[in-house]
Amino acid sequence: MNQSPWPPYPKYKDSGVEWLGKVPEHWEVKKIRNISTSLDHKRIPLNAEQRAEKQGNIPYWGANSIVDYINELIFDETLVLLGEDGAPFFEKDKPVAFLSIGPIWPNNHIHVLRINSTADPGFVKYSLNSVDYSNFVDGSTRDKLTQSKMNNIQLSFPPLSEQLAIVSFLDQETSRIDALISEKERLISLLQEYRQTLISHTVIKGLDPNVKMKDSGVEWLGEVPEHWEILRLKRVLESLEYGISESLSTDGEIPILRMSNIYDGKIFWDDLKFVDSVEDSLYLQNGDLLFNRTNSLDLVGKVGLFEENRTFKTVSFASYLVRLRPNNRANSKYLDYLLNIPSFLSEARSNAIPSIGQANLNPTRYSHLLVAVPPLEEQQNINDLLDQETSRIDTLISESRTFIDLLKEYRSSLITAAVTGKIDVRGFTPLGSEKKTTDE
DNA sequence: GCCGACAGCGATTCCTTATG
DNA sequence: CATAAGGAATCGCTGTCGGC
Repeated sequence: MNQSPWPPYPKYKDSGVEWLGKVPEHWEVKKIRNISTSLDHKRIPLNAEQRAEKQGNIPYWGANSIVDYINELIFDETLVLLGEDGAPFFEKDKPVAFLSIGPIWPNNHIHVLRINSTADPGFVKYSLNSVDYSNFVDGSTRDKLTQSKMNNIQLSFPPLSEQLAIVSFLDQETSRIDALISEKERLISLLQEYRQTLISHTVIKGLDPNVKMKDSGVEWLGEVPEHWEILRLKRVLESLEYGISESLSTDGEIPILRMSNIYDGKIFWDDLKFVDSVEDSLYLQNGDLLFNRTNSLDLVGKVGLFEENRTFKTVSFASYLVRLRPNNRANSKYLDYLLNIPSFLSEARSNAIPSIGQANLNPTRYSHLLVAVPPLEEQQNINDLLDQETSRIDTLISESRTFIDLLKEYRSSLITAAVTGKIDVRGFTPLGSEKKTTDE
């Protein structure tokens, strides 16, 4: 918070408002009602059908974002928009207030404020994104900032010229931070793409780039190393079993893995449900794979690898999952990598029977799909490489995520510090301007 | 203007039917 | 008759509506 290179103001007074704390001596605390006019009564909600008839390029605003574009406007002036219900009031890094300078059509879920001449709309926007809304938002099922509560929100204001200086400082700094954030996000998506490509490529082409290849005769596979076997999945499976089909409860002896516990090839042990007994043959053992036979089409077919777990000695699985137990021709982890690559999944999904909103992938048909299987030792080598590389990539991804979180934190604390006068940015020089701005 | 209610829909769980 | 398979029922979330 106070690692910023910006100094504090010379003198402070108590604002009397908790989230503002002390403010510079010459700043004034004012309520929203005293610096703005509400234009809420002019808002008109349009449902999807009405909007479909009015498609255009004028932003149609909902609670926290532009929801659609239509060909009519209600306002065409500089306004501050502030979420009314459904806005992320308690997520520090997400904005709830926006500056609007062109034509817009807002619906009834975002307040519309015309700021009067004593305040700068940009400054109000930044301030409103720093407010602690816990004393203003109510509603039991959904957060809601009523108009009267909004009008009582207090913000602190320096003289107009100083507001403008703060806004130009924040505009520049936040856009710098945002650029860094999107750079990091782009890096993450590149890493994810690379991770996926690496896995797909390795389980289809192997590790040796000079190995002799052959045509697999299978469309989604293409060419594979000559010494790999092309065979039906079931040839490398010892068994294929449905899970248990009974009601689950929130407590009991034996956790029952469900489709939501499978993600990204792994088992996640959260939100568990239980039963009290399961016949022995349906216990999971180390190296079993679980496959999701029914779900929406873009999730059906996902596979997760079960690995022994210290917390639970016996674990079983629900009927919409099918246990694939590899035989001695295949390594479980290798199959987990293979069965989750996009090209295999889409091949599997094309075999699913779609019904309304869900797809059923028949396990027998699934197990008849053709795969390419390297010798066991090579499977192990592939696993080793993929384990090592994916964990390296995952570390990079999580470091980037942490960095993004830090940037977001910094961004919001910088805004709060500037609009509450904790830092004095009057000496700030905008990029591309030679002279120092001299306000006040 | 405010707030509770609910439609719509994807995701998840449960149950019935077909089949061998 | 048991189990595999498919589909019905329910859950839970989000955005929207409309009555007070």
